[in-house]
Formats: sequence, C-alpha cells, structure tokens
Amino acid sequence: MQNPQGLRKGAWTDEEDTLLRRFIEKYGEGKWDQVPLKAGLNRSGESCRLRWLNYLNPNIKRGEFQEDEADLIIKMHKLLGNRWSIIAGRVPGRTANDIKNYWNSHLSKKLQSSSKNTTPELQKVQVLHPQPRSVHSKTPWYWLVSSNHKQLQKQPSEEEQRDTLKHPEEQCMGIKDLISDEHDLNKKTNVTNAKLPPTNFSIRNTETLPSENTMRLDNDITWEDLLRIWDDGWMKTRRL
DNA sequence: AATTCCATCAACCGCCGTAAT
DNA sequence: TATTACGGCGGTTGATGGAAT
Repeated sequence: MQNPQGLRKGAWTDEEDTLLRRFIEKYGEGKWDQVPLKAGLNRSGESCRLRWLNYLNPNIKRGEFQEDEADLIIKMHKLLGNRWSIIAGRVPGRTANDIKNYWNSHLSKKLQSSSKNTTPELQKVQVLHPQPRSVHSKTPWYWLVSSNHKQLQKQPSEEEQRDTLKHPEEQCMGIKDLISDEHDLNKKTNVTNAKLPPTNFSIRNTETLPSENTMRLDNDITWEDLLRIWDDGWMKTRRL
C-alpha cells in the first residue's frame, strides 16, 4: 500500500526493519524527516520514528504486563488521565503505545467492572496540568492538579527558581517530584513510598494569597493519602 | 471444516506546540 | 511578528489470529 506521495504504508517487512535498525545504530535517533532518504526507505519520517520507538528500539520490554506495572499504570492514570507518554516515562521498557493499548484492552474493562462496587465520588478524573511552559513567566514553574474544583499546586523552591532558565522540558517534570527515591523508581512498585518534597510542597486555597492558609506537608505522603485529600474535597479553589 | 466474532496491537491520522526562518 | 517545518502526542483504525459456534 502507498500514500499519495508514493510512500509505503502498512506493516513493515523484515528488510525495512533491518535498514532502519542499521541506520539508527550508525547515526542515532533524530532528524526523522531525513531518515527515509538516508536509510534507503520508502517510508515517511513519522512512520520510521514510530517503528523505532514502538517496536525496534532494543530497550522495549516485551511480554505480558506484570501486576506491579498494571498497578502503577492505574495509579498514574488516576492522577494524569490519558497522558500516555508521561505514564510511559515511569514504566521502564514500556512505550506509550503499549500502555495505551494495554489500558484500552485490559485495564479500562477491569476498572469498569470493579467500579460497580465503588462510590461514584471516587471515580472522578484528576488531570495534572503542567503550567506554564514559558521561561518568561512570573511564576517559573509548578504543577497544577485539578479534580473538578479542587487543586493541588506545587510551589517552586528558591533553588528551582534559580534554575528557571533550564530547558522547558526540565521544568515540566512534576510527576517525577512525586517519586523522590530513584531506588523506588527502579523497583517500579513502590510508588506508595513516594515522598513529596517536605519544604516546598504545599496544598493551599488558591483563592487566597500564596502565603495565607497554606498547609505544609512535612511528612511523607502516600499516593493513597494524596488521592484521599483530593477526593475529600476540603479545598475550594478556582482555575488560575 | 467453515464461518463468525472478538481481542489485541501495530500503524496511521490529525492536531498541537516549538523552533527555525 | 508571521509563517513554515518538524516532532511528538493521543485517538482511532484495521489487519491478524485465536476462540466460539
């Protein structure tokens, strides 16, 4: 099959895989629009990128999802919604596409059947918004988590404010801040041990000034605690 | 054995944000 | 500042294979 530009579409052949693999091994990833020409492939750059990222990359983990992986995906999906690429960033070896497919074919059904036994109040979707991306913004960076009218906001520390001019990607790593121990990340399952930075993380009423009515979290907090706080609904806030 | 149904997952499509010009 | 090109993302499609009839 070909598209109007005469480029091949559909399933990749072994020969095409070999050409792409050799090219990436020699020249590395990136400049995807130039890859087809240089690698001798009659494909779009986007098709090459997807084939590498979702299939050929040797770091991809094959086989069934383990229970701890599923557990992590469910927890992160509750926090982030369908932010598959961010979720994939916390599940080693799994691609966003893998996780999305796994969610749609397994987990969503599993949760649908189990949700019949839970209260509707706990089924609200929470979305994590990175805000803002601009390095010129007055507030350097923070995460905003909203669940209907509830919000959780991460204040930048002094050190983070000094680092404001870092690459924007580095400014938007909020979920990583929730999992502070690299050892836990490697074990994948221990998200329940996740800590919030004790001094610069606050939950507050955003209708007040930042310095007022701010509740400091000086102790470790579990995902369950975090979700309970949002579900309890004791914060009344507005979107910024 | 043939056909239909269903689940899975690789790949495509359209959109959006960012960088380059 | 406006336009264009590119890369990345999430939603969706469609090919495939196994199970059910």
